[in-house]
Amino acid sequence: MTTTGLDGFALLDETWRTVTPDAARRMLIAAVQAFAGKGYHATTTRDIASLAGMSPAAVYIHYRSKEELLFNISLVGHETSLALLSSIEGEGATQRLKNAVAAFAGWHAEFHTTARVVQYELGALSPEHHAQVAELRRQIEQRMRSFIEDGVQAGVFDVPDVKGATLAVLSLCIDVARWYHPDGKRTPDEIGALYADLVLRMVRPNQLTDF
Amino acid sequence: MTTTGLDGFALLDETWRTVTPDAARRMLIAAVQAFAGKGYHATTTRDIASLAGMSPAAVYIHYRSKEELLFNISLVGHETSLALLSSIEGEGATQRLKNAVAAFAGWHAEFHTTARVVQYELGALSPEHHAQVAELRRQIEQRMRSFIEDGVQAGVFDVPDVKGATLAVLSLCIDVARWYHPDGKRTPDEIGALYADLVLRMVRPNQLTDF
DNA sequence: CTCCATACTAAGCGGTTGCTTAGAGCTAAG
DNA sequence: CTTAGCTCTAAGCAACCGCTTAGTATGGAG
Repeated sequence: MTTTGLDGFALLDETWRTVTPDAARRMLIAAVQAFAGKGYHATTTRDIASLAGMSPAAVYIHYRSKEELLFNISLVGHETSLALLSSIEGEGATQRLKNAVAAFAGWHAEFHTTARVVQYELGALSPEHHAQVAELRRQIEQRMRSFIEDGVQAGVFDVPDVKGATLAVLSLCIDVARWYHPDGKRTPDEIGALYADLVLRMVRPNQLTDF
Repeated sequence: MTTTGLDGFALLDETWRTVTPDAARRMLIAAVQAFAGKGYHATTTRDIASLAGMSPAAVYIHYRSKEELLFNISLVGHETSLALLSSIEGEGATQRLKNAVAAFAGWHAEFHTTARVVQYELGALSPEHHAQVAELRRQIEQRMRSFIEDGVQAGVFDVPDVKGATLAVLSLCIDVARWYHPDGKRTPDEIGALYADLVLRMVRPNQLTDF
């Protein structure tokens, strides 16, 4: 079969539009779909090529190996979600944390296909590529922690264990990629709003003790 | 190499001690370790056999296929965590939810090897086996939801979206299996306590509105 | 002792894997 | 028209996959 499997390409194109030439981008998008659906190891280079509507050998015109395809996806995915957290604005620590959680959780729902590869195929990267991605993950963790720390500093959050809370908030958002399904009852925006509310409840002070 | 890879067998044996004969259990434990470390598809039957200190053909004395090995792990793993949630006791809804989250999150840390296979290799099961496991997952979701519903009914929790909160709590606990590492700073018990505290904060009423 | 069931291994089968090679088709500069 | 360069394909290679087969070692029953 030589289907191009174009369903859902519109959304994926948004993330990968900077990749050229055209055939290299189609190959990347096909790889994202295949890796997300069956996992990296269960996906063959023939799967990717036929999803992109090309012959098996065409993969190697644009990419050195199957792993390099994965690395490209992982790198761009991590850079995108780091950029997302870096662009958060809002009046006050509460509003900023709310926006950050809504955006980060929402991204993992809306781009769950990419997010699944980003979050669950790290182990398939080569040691060098893995190290490069790990540095980006450290920066993402730092961004999220600073949103919480700001609120603690300002006295509007009550968080006994900031590192632990950061871990939990990131974990909560990331796991959206595992369970989210586009046919489910909740839209990505609704999930973002639900999670932002739950996180704000986690960090709010117990108001009786304010006396 | 014919190493038996016995490190960590003590803990795993606790989960799999009912499996007989001895060789079948060693094979299962080897499969858990291999699947958790590299993923189901990246693991070969030769990997499993050599981890168990046997020849490749020995796998098929005790199991029909590689997938049957995975199904056994997945089934016992799900039954174990369902039994865990079914055995929760405590005075009042708050104490019970606290104990449930601590136990469920703690289990995903302590038995992260098994939990990783249970939570991340569902897609490799055959349709029939997947359906069987999905029913257990529905029961697990129901148990956790009832802990939250009890508190809402009793008026000690304030939860606008019970299904959404249940989803988030389960998701939070399950994701522990992804990031937990035994060399990390937190013990499974500490993670259980941290998560129980965070979840209770999520469901506690805003006490100013109690007037 | 013989007999038989069980547990295991050595060898290997057919099929699939990631990747390579040789060359065809197309475009555009000279 | 010629030529060079890029993109892509048909065919296939060596290695490896899940699983099978044929046969050996062991131990208990009669």
